[in-house]
Order: sequence, then C-alpha cells, then structure tokens
Amino acid sequence: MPKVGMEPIRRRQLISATMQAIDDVGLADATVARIARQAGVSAGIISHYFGGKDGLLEATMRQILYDLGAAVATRRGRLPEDTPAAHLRAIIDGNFDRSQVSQSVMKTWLAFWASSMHKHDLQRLQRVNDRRLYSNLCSQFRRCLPRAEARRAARGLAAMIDGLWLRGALAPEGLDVDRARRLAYDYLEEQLARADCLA
Amino acid sequence: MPKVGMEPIRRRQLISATMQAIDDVGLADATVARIARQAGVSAGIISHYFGGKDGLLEATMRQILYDLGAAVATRRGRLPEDTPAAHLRAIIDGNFDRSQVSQSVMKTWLAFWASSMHKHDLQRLQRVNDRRLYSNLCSQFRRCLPRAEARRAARGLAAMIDGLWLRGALAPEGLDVDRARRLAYDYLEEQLARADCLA
DNA sequence: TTTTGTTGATTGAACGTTCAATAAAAACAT
DNA sequence: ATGTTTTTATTGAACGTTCAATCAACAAAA
Repeated sequence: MPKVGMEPIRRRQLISATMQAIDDVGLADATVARIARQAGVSAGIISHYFGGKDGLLEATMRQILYDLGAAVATRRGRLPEDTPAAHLRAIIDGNFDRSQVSQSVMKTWLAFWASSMHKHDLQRLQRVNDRRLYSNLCSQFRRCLPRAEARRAARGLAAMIDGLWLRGALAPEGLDVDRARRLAYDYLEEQLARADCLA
Repeated sequence: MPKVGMEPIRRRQLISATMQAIDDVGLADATVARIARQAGVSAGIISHYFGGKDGLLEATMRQILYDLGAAVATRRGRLPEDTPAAHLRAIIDGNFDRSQVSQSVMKTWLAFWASSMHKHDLQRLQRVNDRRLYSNLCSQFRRCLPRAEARRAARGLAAMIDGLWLRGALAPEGLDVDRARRLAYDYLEEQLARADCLA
C-alpha cells in the first residue's frame, strides 16, 4: 500500500486514534498496541512517525490546543461589533465549541491535565494555553475596567469556564453546552455591569 | 517490630505515602514499590492490608473525600447565624480548606478525577462527592430563590469552586486561597442579590 | 507455643521499542 | 508500453524492562 506523502495522513490517523483510545480505556490503558489497532496500523509505526509514545501524546495535546485556539480565533474573526462584550462572548463560545465538545476530547483534556503535572513537555503546552485564555480575557476586560478589576474578572471568568467544563467532563450525563454557556454569559454580564460597558 | 493493632497505623501510613508518591512522580509512576518505600515498609504489605494496589488507591480517594466532608461539616457546625449566606460561605471555606490545600492533595485529586473516568469504583466515589456539593448548595439557595434559580446558582457556584480549584492545582505558582475564596464569595453575593436574602 | 505482622525474592504478564524483512509505489531504463 | 531498480512505507516477532501480586520464611509479641 505504501504511497508517498503518507506522513500527514498517518499522523492524523494516529492522533485521532489516541483520543479514541483514551476515551475508551483511559490514558493509563491506552497502549501503543491498542492505539495502533484503533488506527488500523502496526505498533511500530508510532515510533516511526512520532519517535515513540511520548511524542504521540504530545502531538495529540498539541492538536487539541490548536483546535481550541482555532475555534476561538474563528469566532473572534467574524464579530458583528468590536466591543469587549462581543469578544468575551466569542472566547466563551470558542471554549465551549472546542472543535466539538465530544466525550473523547474532554476525557483527553482531563487526562493531559493530570499528566502535565509531571511531564514537563506537556506542562509547557498546558501553561501556554492557560495563559492565552487568561490574557485574552484580561485584555478585553481592560477596555472597560481598571487593571485590578480586569484581572479579577478575567480570573473569575476563566475559572467559571474551566469549572463548567470540568464538571461537564466528569458528569455521566455529559456537558450541557447551552446551559454552561448561559452561566458563563451571566457571569460575564455581571462583571461588565460593574463598569458601564454593557455593549 | 510486629505489635498488635498495626492495621490502622499501617493504613494511614500507606494512604499518606500514596499521596506523597503521587505528588512526587504522578499516579502513573506511583508503583507499589515506591509507595511502600515512602511508607518505610515492604511492598507485600499493601496487598495484605488493601488487597492490592487498586484497593489502596480507592482507600486514598475515600480518605480525601472524607477529609473534605469533615472540613465542610465542621465549619457548618459552628455558624454564628443560620442564614443561607452563612451556610454557603461555610461550604466555600470548607472546599478551600480541603483539610489542607497542599500540592499533594490537589495533585491526587486531579489524578483521581482523570482515573475515575474509567474505574467504576472511583467514579462512584467521585460522583457522590459531586452530588453532595451540588445538593448542599442547592438546598441553601432554595431558601431564598425559586427552584430553577436555585439550581442555576448552585451549578454556577459549584463550577466556580471547582474551576478556581483546578486552575490553582495546575498553576505553577499554586492556589492563592484568599483570592480564590474572594472570587467565590463575590459570585455568591451576586447570586443572592437577585433575591433579597443578603443576610 | 501460638498468633500477628512483615519481608523480599520470585513469577508471569504486559509494555514500549527495535529492526530485519517485506511489499508496493515511484523512478528509471529500455 | 514493459521490465528493472530504487525509494518509501509498513510489518510484527523478538527483546529487555517493569510492574503487581504471591507466598514461603521469618520475627516479635502475646
């Protein structure tokens, strides 16, 4: 079957299979054999394309982070109005699109959160994402709130988003996206109501 | 060394050693050998007292849940006034005491969250805790809000607490307990301000 | 002497990685 | 077009390592 230019195809297959495997049995039992079987390829191919299992896991986390960033950027790119409220709602929406709020992506996120505590490569990635969310929120809040207040609001909204998301991931009934978004919107409005910039 | 009545002592030692090991190297690398060494005993003793590694992990999660419940119950037991606001603040405080907001407990929590996605025993425990927090919040909010509003507020506050906690666990600088509590208090007050029960 | 608590070498299963072997496509030659 | 060589992609068995669990042997208290 070998054709030229398989690399990007295989990489996508394997990253997708990794998320599926984590969804099925968890990171601890997501063995290279299982992931390879899920992708319909041999186990050896993982080391060939990713240098090893760790490389595949890092690439998978990178993909998720990229998708999240793209989801936010897309919505911020086509805003009807350039108000802080509009930007902040777009950020919220992007975080709750998350390329899809699928069970497999949520489980993979959670697994990587736990794992990033002790793997420095993952920790770095996770940290970049955290700071991006916080500073995006902060710079928008700053357009209508003093610095200290903007920081407070950004921290609160970031916590609200992550908390809703975490509880959605853990809940057997899954995440109710509309309800979660409404709660985040409500919090946002209460923060903006402190200033007079309810756009 | 063998004396009678070692069981409770060994159990406490091993549960504590488990948290320490997870703090040191993560759940994935917290082997029975490492945990036993941390506790200063032989590896075999784990199977003897806990039936195996899984038993020890479940017991460790049970301990953390128990400590959390106790922290909340204690504060609710000595309230100056029997108002919803006072109860809700006690619940917040209890969640941010968490017996201690130590790095080892937070890392262990996060590891168990991820793990509970695929181990039914842990999932059951985690779910009990989740529902306890939610229904505690809900029943207090119900004292001054209509049912639907109370549920909404409970969901929001629960998400805020867990979100603050999660971000604190992930942040390299650790959790700023006072700041987190203040954000949760603020949210609480905004919810109560919707009714007229700002006690 | 019996009971209780503990050890640590051993066992077997499972894992990630490696690499010689292989197969198909691509490139080249005729 | 057709045959040949080279390149690229892939396999999967073998290897070495690591782990949890076991259990016969042992030690100290009762």
